[in-house]
Amino acid sequence: MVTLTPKQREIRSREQRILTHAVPLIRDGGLAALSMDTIAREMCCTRGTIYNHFPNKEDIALSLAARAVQRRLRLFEYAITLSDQPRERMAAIGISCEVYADLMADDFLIEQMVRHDSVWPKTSEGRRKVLLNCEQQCIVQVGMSVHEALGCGDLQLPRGGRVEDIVFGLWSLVYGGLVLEATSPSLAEAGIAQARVAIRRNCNAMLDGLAWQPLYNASKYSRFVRRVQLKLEARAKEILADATAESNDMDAKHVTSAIEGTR
Amino acid sequence: MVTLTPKQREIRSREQRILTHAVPLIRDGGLAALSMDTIAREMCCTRGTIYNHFPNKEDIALSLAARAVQRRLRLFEYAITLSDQPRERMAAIGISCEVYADLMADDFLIEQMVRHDSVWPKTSEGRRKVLLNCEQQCIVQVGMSVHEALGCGDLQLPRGGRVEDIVFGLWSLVYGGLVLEATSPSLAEAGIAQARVAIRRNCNAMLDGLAWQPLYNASKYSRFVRRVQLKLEARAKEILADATAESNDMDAKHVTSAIEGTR
DNA sequence: GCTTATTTTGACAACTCGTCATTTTTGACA
DNA sequence: TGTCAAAAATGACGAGTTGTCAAAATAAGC
Repeated sequence: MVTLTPKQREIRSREQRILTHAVPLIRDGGLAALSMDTIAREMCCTRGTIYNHFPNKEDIALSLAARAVQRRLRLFEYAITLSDQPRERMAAIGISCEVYADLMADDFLIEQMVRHDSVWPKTSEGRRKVLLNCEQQCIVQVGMSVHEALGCGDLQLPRGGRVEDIVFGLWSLVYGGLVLEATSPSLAEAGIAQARVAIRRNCNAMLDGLAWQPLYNASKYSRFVRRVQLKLEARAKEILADATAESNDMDAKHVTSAIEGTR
Repeated sequence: MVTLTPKQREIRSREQRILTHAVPLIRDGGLAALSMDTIAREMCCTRGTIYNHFPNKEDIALSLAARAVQRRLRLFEYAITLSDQPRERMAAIGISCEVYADLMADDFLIEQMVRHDSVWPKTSEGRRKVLLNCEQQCIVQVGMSVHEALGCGDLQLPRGGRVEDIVFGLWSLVYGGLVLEATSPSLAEAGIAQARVAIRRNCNAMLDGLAWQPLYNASKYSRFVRRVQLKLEARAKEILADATAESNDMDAKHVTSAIEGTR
């Protein structure tokens, strides 16, 4: 690889530093509170410098979202290694979503934000692609497990049923559930104290409804959950630590390199 | 009721007019594009006047969200009258959500926006309560149908299962599905062309998984959907027309009266 | 018609964004 | 080590926003 001049290294690391400084602003204050001015002040440079890296704040948010989805993907990739049985793999992916929402709460939040609010149209083509690609791969991970279940006979599609629809169903159930848990003040009042337990139970009900073998077995399932949860949490911390290193280090391979071409 | 002076009538109707002008701004531009300045200009008054009605733009958004949930509730209330059979009622509510997302798309969007973005803390206590109350009632509608199914033996709770969890499951599935459909560019690429069909199928799979009688029957179900869909769409148009009248009329009972106390 | 209460106004300070000519810094080369 | 072109950082700019508040305009009560 080409050696970088000190200046180039500084610039690369700054891109990461900008993102780092952006996170808390977004977390407690939303996109409205993400101000170029504030970031510049905190980083002891001027707004102009930041505009050398990102054309607007929406693009900063999108960059964060891309990083978030990349982390989520890494978690998914690990999750499917935790069992050979398709149905257990699905469960592992579900748990990894919970872990994601807990240990990477900022990422989860930012992923949601980027979709709404008309951020999308203001962002740069290239970064958008990075995000979409990653998201696509996440979906593929889930799809593969469904296909495997079909392959080994654990699952048979109903007449007119499609693999994609099952993926979509689990996705809706878990994503919807987690979003509601995170943003709906009515939940507790509606009597849903343990959203996580409910989400898992409902996923299982849906898969049982499709007659995906082996059917839900409470004790076996909860044993599995306990087992993978710890592993996934450990993995999540690894991924986060990795990213932290990245941000202080010269070569931020994942994000930066993918984006490089878009400027 | 007390007779209102012309001035008072003007003020009341203005509150509605502000909301009316706010909708298109939010729709295409998000909360960031909702500017007091713009509304004032469009309504030929000054910003100060608008601040007499709403303390900030977040509160305008919240007001819109409250109106949205009220409309949704009215749709729900109508939906449950469309069948005597609990499971069909659930289906009717599901379809009403689809109709809501289609014919009241702005409302659907605004409901989502209000949750994120840290709008919440900036809004006024009173208006928040209106919204939460309505939302609670929506949940109650669904819960009642589940209870009825339990009552007539169509459904039996699994060990440790709770009514609320079932409500939450359907809620997640439909809400999550509709949000993903509306905001996820990856959906089509993931092979989910007909999100609506998938959502319905998945709800049915979940209810079948809970052994909620009568189990899913494709032809009977699709006949029912066709039947209620038209009725719900008609009802939605009624509700919208009602609201339009409100906005031009002196007595905006629903929203205004509920909010009156909060100033 | 006069007076008091209410409502509207518009200028204010403070903030934001994105641009771009100008200044500063960098690093390659002599 | 000194020179100099190329690259990067700066900061002032215009145009936008928000929320406030004393002063002006208007409505209501009598």
